[in-house]
Amino acid sequence: MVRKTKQEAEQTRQCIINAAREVFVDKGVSKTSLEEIARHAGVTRGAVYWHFTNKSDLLHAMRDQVVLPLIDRMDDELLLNLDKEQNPDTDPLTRIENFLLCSIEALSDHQETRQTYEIMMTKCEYVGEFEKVMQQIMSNCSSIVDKLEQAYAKALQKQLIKPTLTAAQYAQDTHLFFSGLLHMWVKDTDGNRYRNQAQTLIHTHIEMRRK
Amino acid sequence: MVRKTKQEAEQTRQCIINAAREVFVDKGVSKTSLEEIARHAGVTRGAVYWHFTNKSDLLHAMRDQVVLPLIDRMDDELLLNLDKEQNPDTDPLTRIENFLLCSIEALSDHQETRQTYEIMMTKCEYVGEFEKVMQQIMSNCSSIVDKLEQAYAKALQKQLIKPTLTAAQYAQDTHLFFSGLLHMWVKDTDGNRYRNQAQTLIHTHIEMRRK
DNA sequence: TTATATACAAACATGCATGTATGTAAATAG
DNA sequence: CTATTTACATACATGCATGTTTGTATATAA
Repeated sequence: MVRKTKQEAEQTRQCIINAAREVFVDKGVSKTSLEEIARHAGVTRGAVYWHFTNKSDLLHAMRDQVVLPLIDRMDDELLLNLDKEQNPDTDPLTRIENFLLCSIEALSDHQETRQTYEIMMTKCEYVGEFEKVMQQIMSNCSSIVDKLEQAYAKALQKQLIKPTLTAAQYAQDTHLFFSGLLHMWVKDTDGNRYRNQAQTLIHTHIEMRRK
Repeated sequence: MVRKTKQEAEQTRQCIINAAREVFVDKGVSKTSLEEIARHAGVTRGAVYWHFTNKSDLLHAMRDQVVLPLIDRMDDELLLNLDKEQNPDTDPLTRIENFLLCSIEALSDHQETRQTYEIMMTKCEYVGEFEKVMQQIMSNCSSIVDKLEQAYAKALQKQLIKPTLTAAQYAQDTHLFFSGLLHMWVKDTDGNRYRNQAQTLIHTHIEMRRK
């Protein structure tokens, strides 16, 4: 019918991704048809197949929109200015705490992020070609642990925490704590058990480490 | 053909569950047909539909076989004899550590348990009627936290840990740590990053708490 | 011993999701 | 200004998974 301009096309592409996210979140990935996504986006399957090769491709695009920017921000929050000793608020433990808080904040503030995480954690199956994504997740985890370790090394150096354990050990423990928190936060759709007290839990976790 | 005795019938039922587990684990729940499960079990879909109303019912049965016994054992390991002061090995922190170790051990030692966890955590979608399962999971988590809290209360009482935090706070943090560890352990199919050092991670987590 | 319920196998009916192929009007390149 | 590509909508072909129904031989109850 009406041939769209490039901008408009990009707009419908984004529209399809948004529609997919909302349908995925309440029907699950495997039980939603592309027809349903298209209808919810106000287009036909033709448009979906034009912009994406299949459902899996669409899912990847959805994930990338949320995960890729997050990885970029990670360095800034955790490591940037880490060695500028002159900065007064350079307390590495506080920096770690802020990193964790910001990540949770991203979930509460941005519906897009929250829904995507919910889909990735409870509404899709990591199988076949999609198993590669889990390798990526594991890889991201490694880099988070690395950065936490650097921050904890500073904390050790400043004698903020007990020297009987290594920075790597603190980092691993914090990462596992945070990983668990993320899963619980996402699953706690009522918000009663974890979402409301996430900040407190994070603060306690860090406080537990201080000498 | 050959009408089976009750025992034989129960045997084929179990056989179907086992077959389902193995097919689920490498194709995911939604992409495996009941036909495939039946074939893998050496029966036809007739048998499957005789023993289970549908795929979801089969999945529930699979889960119950692993989760229900685990919940039973939980009390024994964490709480039993908790108030028998005369028992020499009643160190509550060690008891908590053992509880965590035993849970991980169940995963490494029993393929059935391991596969079921893998399916539940990365190869199925919590959607529609199956969303109730997540409520159950959250509920189980609550009871784990409760029991951890009781153990930590004893630890506080015995002055094994810093009194600046409450038993509930220690319990929540340990639970989140363990929850994260479980997820990582299951996803770490190569075994390099988490499976091999799970014991160490647990020990460190507990050690971090000791005064 | 006979009647009935059991434990399946086999056949049937249906629908829905996927992928591809074709049509088309307008945007854009030259 | 024309040719070609773009951005879809529409139509078509196909298959596969599901649920149900029917058939049947045997275990079991009475």
